Amino acid sequence: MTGSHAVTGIRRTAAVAQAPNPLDADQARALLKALSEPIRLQVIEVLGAGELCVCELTEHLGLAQSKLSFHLRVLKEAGLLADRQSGRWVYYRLRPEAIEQLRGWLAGLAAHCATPAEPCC
Amino acid sequence: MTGSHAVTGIRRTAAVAQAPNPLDADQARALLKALSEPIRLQVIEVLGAGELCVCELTEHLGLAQSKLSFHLRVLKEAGLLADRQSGRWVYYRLRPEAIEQLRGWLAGLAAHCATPAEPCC
DNA sequence: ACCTTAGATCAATTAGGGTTGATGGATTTT
DNA sequence: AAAATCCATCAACCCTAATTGATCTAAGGT
Repeated sequence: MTGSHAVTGIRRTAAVAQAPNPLDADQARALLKALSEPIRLQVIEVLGAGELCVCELTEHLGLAQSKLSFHLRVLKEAGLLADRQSGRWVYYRLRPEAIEQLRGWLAGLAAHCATPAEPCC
Repeated sequence: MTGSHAVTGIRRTAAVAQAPNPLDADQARALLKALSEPIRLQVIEVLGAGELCVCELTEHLGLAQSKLSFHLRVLKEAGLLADRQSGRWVYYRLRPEAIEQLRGWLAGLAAHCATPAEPCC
């Protein structure tokens, strides 16, 4: 869950996008990847409207608990979600900073892309 | 290649993000997915500096021709790249509109995500 | 006409991620 | 303290996507 043995996790995927501002390409890619899955994108959209606990999400999306849990983990490890435990429930919420960082990174991409190629070879 | 039998393609993946402005979730996801692959992201970054022909890209990135071609296709079908043929070379360039559309869509996500959950169940 | 080069495509294989169902730890309820 | 509920995790399976090497077409060069 979120407390005590949370760090037992086998793979140390290193929380991405927890850092302050400028993303590197790899962090950006991690965010893009996390967002590129239909279920995960739905989760993000739903949580865009406000925090929810897992059981509510499960209903809203009509998903197997195990499946949802898997995707929540991916999103959390990518830095897109934060969670808090309260009693036996776990509430997830969107981390808008992560989205904002990604947007910032994307903004830098198209900088000089209008430069035409010089006739190659 | 790009001309004549270009439409022979088996899968009609439907060019995404060619449309003017507001992306739907599915188009956004297609863009995110196309961008979420390391090689493709490199291609995007390189082309961010300006148009290039395939052979130049191949060198810059040190990739097998076939592999690069595969990823270029994916990016093009997602609407992130445009190409033009000149003689026997094909030049690819970034479509900044696509990036811009994606950024726009992302901007709408975090709207009210600060709303805390009402104690569930 | 023939040869060469740029690049797309195809078939076969491999690798990466997602799904499923079962299990186990936490916290509450009775 | 026993039973129930919330949720994370694990192992086995499955499926989609990426890699590889060969082949094909288009365009130029000789």
